[in-house]
Amino acid sequence: MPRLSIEQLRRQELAAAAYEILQEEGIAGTTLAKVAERAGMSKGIVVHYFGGKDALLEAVMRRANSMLRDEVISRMNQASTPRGRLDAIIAGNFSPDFFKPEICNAWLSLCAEVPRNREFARIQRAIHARMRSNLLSALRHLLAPERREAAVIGITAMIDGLWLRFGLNQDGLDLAEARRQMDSILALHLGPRDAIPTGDYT
Amino acid sequence: MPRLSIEQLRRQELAAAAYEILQEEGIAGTTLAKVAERAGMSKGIVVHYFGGKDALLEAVMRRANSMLRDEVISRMNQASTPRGRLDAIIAGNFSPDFFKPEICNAWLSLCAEVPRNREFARIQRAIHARMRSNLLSALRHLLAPERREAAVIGITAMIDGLWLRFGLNQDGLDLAEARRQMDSILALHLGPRDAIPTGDYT
DNA sequence: GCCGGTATTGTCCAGTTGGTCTATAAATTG
DNA sequence: CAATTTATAGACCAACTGGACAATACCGGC
Repeated sequence: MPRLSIEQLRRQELAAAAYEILQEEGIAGTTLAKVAERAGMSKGIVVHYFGGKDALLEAVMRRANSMLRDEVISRMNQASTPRGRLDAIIAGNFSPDFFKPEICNAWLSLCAEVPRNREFARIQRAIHARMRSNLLSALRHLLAPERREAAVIGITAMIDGLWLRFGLNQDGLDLAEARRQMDSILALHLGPRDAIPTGDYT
Repeated sequence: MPRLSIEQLRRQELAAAAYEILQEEGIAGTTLAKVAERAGMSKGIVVHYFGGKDALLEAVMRRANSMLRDEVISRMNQASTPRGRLDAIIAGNFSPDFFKPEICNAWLSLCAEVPRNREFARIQRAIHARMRSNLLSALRHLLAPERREAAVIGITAMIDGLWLRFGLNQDGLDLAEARRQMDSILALHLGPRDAIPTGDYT
């Protein structure tokens, strides 16, 4: 299995390098040459393994997503209650490793291209679908059915908004304030944190 | 004043054309040639009046902002109560003329470049400062001082999040749902719409 | 130690872009 | 109406980009 192994290794190295450059230079600045140089390889190898810039950036998007996904999953696995799983989703999205201006901005750059890149749109849809499904599964036991949809939209929109603002990286928004805002939104939809669920919405 | 008049006219026409192209093609796709063609002029004229692509895009950003600002201001002027002014700010930001996928996405494109463009950052800061000041002035009579800051951040983050999601233009989010979400956020910070303000926070 | 294929490189190319420059048309002015 | 300035066009260029390609290094099997 040397072929597969080295191919996957190179792909990961290149995607990682591209992810770094993306955070520093944006999509337009993420050039094959820069990525290759950052990875310590030649430009030709990028084309050889990815076939083109588009596929490279898609790999970056998938990579960034999968890192965040793993963070969330690992936290969800440690949770035992529905509320714990809900908190795990939030905590994952505001982990200090991911809620960073450069990363938020990289996401912004990718999102901005979604309407003009079919594959980006597909990936973005998948990301959103997973977030939605995670939230719904946690909310199933916490909220009456007719309230879940609005809660999911509100929570995701607030996450997105805080990420966007943090990606601009210019005002006083910090991690602690973001978490407080998320607490508020959760309280809005679920009631105060210490409230006892009113029913068993299985 | 012929000199100034024609110069300002051309600038506006070119900025308008660039704004259109930006919505369709994103920042990288907004090329001097395309903008000139859309405006029915030659490429040289763009450089002549703006000096370069950067200044052109800055004009676009200012233009987009000023259109939205005028919408908000006009609505605020029709309001007589603090709550009315607050609602006017929200309504302006979710007016059907502005809360459109292409426009939301254009903003996304511009925001994504903020960390790498000092002038973009300046403009963005000004936009945010105005939003903040508008909200604070409306909230002054509705909320105790220590609660205003969190309310402003929450409201702006929710607006940004809904714009972001709408800019992706792929899921079921629509204008009505966005407005409902904003109502929820306002209720969270201010209490139910029909509640009587508890005090006079002048 | 040779050999077949894979991994990797560096070069080359054609297209595009932002921006400069020159020529000309229009308009303003004296 | 001449002269000077302004508006506009269009050709031109240098830089850069993504991608194609051929040449070469590497490596395991025989």
